[in-house]
Amino acid sequence: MKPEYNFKQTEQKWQEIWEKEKINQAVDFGTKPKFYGLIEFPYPSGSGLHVGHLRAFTSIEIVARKRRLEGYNVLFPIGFDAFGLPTENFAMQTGKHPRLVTDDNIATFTAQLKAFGYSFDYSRTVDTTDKNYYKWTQWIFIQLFKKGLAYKSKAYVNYCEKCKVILANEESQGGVCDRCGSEVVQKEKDVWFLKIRDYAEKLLDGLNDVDYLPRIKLEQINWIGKSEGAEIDFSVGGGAVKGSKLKIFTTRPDTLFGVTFMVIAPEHPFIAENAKSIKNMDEIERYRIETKKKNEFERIRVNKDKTGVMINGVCAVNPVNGCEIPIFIADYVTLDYGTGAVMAVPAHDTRDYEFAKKFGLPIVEVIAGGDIEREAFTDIANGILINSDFLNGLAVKEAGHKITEYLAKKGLGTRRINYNMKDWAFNRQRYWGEPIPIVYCPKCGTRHVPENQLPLELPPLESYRQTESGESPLANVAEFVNCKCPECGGDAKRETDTMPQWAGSSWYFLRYIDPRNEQALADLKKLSYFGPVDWYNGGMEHVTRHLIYSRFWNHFLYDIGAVPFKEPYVKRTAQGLVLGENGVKMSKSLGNVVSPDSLIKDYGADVLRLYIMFMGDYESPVPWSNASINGCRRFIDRLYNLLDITDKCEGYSEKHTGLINRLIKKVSEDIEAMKFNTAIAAMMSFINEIYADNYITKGELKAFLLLLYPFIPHMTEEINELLGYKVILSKSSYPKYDAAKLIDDEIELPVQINGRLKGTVKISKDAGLQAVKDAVLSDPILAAALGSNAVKKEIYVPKKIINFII
RNA sequence: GCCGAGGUGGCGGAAUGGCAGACGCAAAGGACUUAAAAUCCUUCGGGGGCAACUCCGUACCGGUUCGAGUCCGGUCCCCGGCACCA
Repeated sequence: MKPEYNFKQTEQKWQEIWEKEKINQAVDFGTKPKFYGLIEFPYPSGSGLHVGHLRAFTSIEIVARKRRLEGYNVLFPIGFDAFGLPTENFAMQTGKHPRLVTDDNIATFTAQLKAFGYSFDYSRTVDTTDKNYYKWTQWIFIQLFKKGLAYKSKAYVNYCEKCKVILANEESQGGVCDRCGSEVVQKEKDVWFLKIRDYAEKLLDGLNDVDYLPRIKLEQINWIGKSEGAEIDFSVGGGAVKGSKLKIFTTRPDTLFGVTFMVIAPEHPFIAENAKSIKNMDEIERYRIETKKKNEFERIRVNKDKTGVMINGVCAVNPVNGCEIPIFIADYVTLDYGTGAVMAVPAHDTRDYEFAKKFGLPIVEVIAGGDIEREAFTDIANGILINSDFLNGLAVKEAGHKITEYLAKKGLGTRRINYNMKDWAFNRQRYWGEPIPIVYCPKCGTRHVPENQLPLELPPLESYRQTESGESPLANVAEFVNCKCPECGGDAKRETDTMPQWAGSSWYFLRYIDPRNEQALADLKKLSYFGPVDWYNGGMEHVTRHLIYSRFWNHFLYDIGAVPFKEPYVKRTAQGLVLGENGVKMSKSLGNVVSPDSLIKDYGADVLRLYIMFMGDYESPVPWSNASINGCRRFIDRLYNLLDITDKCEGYSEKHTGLINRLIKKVSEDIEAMKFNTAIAAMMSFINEIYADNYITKGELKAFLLLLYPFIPHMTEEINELLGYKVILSKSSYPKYDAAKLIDDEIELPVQINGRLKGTVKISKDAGLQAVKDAVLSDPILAAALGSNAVKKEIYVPKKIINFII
């Protein structure tokens, strides 16, 4: 008789055994092949683990456990991305130091993760707020600074007045603050930028060498936004400063003969340079003020009416035909893309077309094939050049090459590539972040903190509020701000801003490989052994931020020789969102958040792990359903009860051989393809068939346990022990299937007549056509359906189907 | 507007061009029980028929094929990303 199953005791028992046996620990320079599986480390919030975390973590947890059984030296680490606003806000409200808040939250998270039986290597845990960790985050910043990839510049930034913090474009999408949801305004500020744009081409190229989900690659390509074209100089006529030029960027140099006006961004320096010649400065100034009032979001809103002001007193000259054209300022051209100036070709660009119509400007057709009375003709695949002098008769693409060559020869323009991606705004006016290791010396200028003085530690604070002017709380700490210049030793001041939350997460996967190294961010030999990450899973929401940033840093670290591989992640997948029971995104305000704490008390870790993987297609969003968990609980009960019908035979029974071989193949392949739901469904079917036969051999059960082990490790270990096996599953080998035994000798073949299903016949798996026909004719119903009609054609696909055409 | 992924029972979802709805949930009926829970058995896309059966059915219209949820052309609708990007 088997003992009653107490999930609470049993799960704890096995968690202790695994810890004692160190089954989760990766071995530096182990002799087995290595596998590095990674999940996005969590932000340790005060509310604890979320069911979304479970979905994100359990997939790689399953893969990691499977890989260990397959004989790999598995690195499956965990850590905490612990700098950030919520902790700082909590500290502000309660007066409790963020360090203590963070420690508490990490302790809570760790206990929860362990309760789920996740096989993380806890001996390698990293915490981005640990000074021994952020020392290296600062070190990386200094390397970027030394290479000229970190620079300070005045810029209009996205600023949240409520949070009093500069936001990156990624944190203010849609013109709304990522954190508090209030509207973002434009503010001129000193901003530290990282030149991620310099790495745009490497980031694009690198995508050819990695195995990311296609939609992930596409989002990154889209985000980087490469476009090829030309920069062309237009000389300026009228009263403009002599020799003054306007440089434009265009992807359509072929349309140069169709240019009828020019548009520059309202902030374009050309206006100040030519202020004396401009006759309607007042009007222009009014428009500029108007534009500045609008935030970025309003300004780029599509389908908005075109507005603008013509600049009186100056004009531009088309370099190929000498035509003088008017220059406008308009807010549909922005200073931060291309050159902040465009040549307008209304006949072949929808925006220019709208603008020309509104301002009554001429429209010159230079590509035949459209109806420019009605709309701009933008089809570049089928157009032929007209009204374009030496380009006439050419296709768009050829014309583009020819004109670019021509301009280059005459010194009027060059081939040029532009990227949509902006440089990364890298400072925040916050306390709970990595201090930027920079010193301002009145004599020597901007200098970095010497590397041997790292870490530059966060000083203790009395208040976490920003200064009245919105400066970082660190600006209030005289002992921190005032320092000596590392170069001349004179009085100097420190940078008081801190790094954004994305900093620490941009290299954490490297630190896991060598988490306690004091000489380097990680040892090169260890990096070569464990790196790069073989499989990284996380959320789609991080594809254009964290994933791009960390690839950028890794490429940079590779370039300076600190890391031995270019691309940090060999493979990247993403889980779908877990929605609330009502089918909408979980949020506190909607009250549809599901907390794992009470669930684990009611059902145990195994049931929840199983359900979270069974609930739907892994990559799609799926609503949570409390009721559906019952199905997984019943499955687990039925699994345990198999002990009652298990015989002593160590092999497979004849009847179950095909069944178990098929199951091994199915489950193993489904895990690799992240089709966890169908893997579990197949195991449920298996158990249903076993109960129908009312017996299972010990050997069959053992194989079944090994297949289930990555999903529900606790109960499977327990059953394995009850069966009398001395070796724990965690130290066993993954079962293999025999390809010759996948198909049973006798199969049911569907029979169609004129493409309609009429029934099935039982035949041998390699039956010939005649044998199948005999079987069909000996079945009275099928024979009757076939009747005396002449069979015109038979389509027989062995093992699949037979179709009679009559 | 551009790019991408989808649309299948009451619900979550399965189906290398080959038995649509696997697996699970919910629901209904039955067994066990003094009773309930748990468990087990049965039914479970729609219409018609006493029945054996039969017709319809994977957003919509059309096509290819012996055979289409799956492939092709068009339409509609949802979701995700990018967006006056020159």
